[in-house]
Amino acid sequence: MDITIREATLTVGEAAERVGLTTYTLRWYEQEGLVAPVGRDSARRRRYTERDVDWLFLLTRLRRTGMPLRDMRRYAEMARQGDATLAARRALFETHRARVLSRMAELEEDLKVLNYKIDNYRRAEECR
Amino acid sequence: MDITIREATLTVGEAAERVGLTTYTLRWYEQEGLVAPVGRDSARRRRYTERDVDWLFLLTRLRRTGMPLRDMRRYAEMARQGDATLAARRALFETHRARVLSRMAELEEDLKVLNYKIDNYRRAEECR
DNA sequence: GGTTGACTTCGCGTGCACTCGAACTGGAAG
DNA sequence: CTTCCAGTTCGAGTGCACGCGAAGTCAACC
Repeated sequence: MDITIREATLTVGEAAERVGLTTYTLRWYEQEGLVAPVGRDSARRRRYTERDVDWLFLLTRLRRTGMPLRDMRRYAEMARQGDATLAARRALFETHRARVLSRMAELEEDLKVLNYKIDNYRRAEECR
Repeated sequence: MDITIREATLTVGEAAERVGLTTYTLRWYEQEGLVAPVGRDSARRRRYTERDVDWLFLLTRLRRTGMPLRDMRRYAEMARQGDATLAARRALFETHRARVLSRMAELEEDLKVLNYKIDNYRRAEECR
């Protein structure tokens, strides 16, 4: 068995590639407190662990669901405070989930409008 | 039967209220070419017809589904050109619908992440 | 006939989320 | 040792979609 514990650390560029953000954004997220200060190597270059990448991935999902950076920062702060904030973090996610669900409902409605318009155009094209 | 053809025209304020946009936005949309120049009354004040309101409503749906104003402008231009652009307009809607559908699929995925996190928090809260 | 209030145009300001340029540094390859 | 590249900090710039204040106009009401 060769279970190496060696933390495969990544550079900004590699981490950015992995999570689909730019290096600019990664540094900026850190500066904005969305990410805890990332470890550095001997040359003060950032080295991202798998845990860092997982965290960043979560951030991209929150972002994609429309969570403002302001809320992501609050969440990050809570996460840094440990288990005492578990309930609060869950509440934040539940609130956010509700928003996502109503967003999805909106999209369903909007989709109906699109379908209706497409049908209309199709008919109008036929009757020319 | 009392089918009145009288066009119930609305002021900016009323139209804004109806479609859920501000008066600022309504004027700005017009300036940006998203809306054909709106009719005016004797005092040069805008008067919105039901057709104008319907159009604005459609714009809000396109907007809400994430269509950039740039595309909405292109669409508005085509609409002003009449039947010759019917097919192009349909194509535009079909492309957009595809985007909306994949956006919805994304949200479904993101929802899974949220649910997973909420479950985890719930478990962590129990095992304290 | 004065006040009120919603309208007009114009252009500058705001918030958000990046995005980039400049000037520099440090390790690795040839 | 030079070249090269990916990294560093800092602050300024960008794109989008509005939001708003100022100064003026106009119809309606008291």
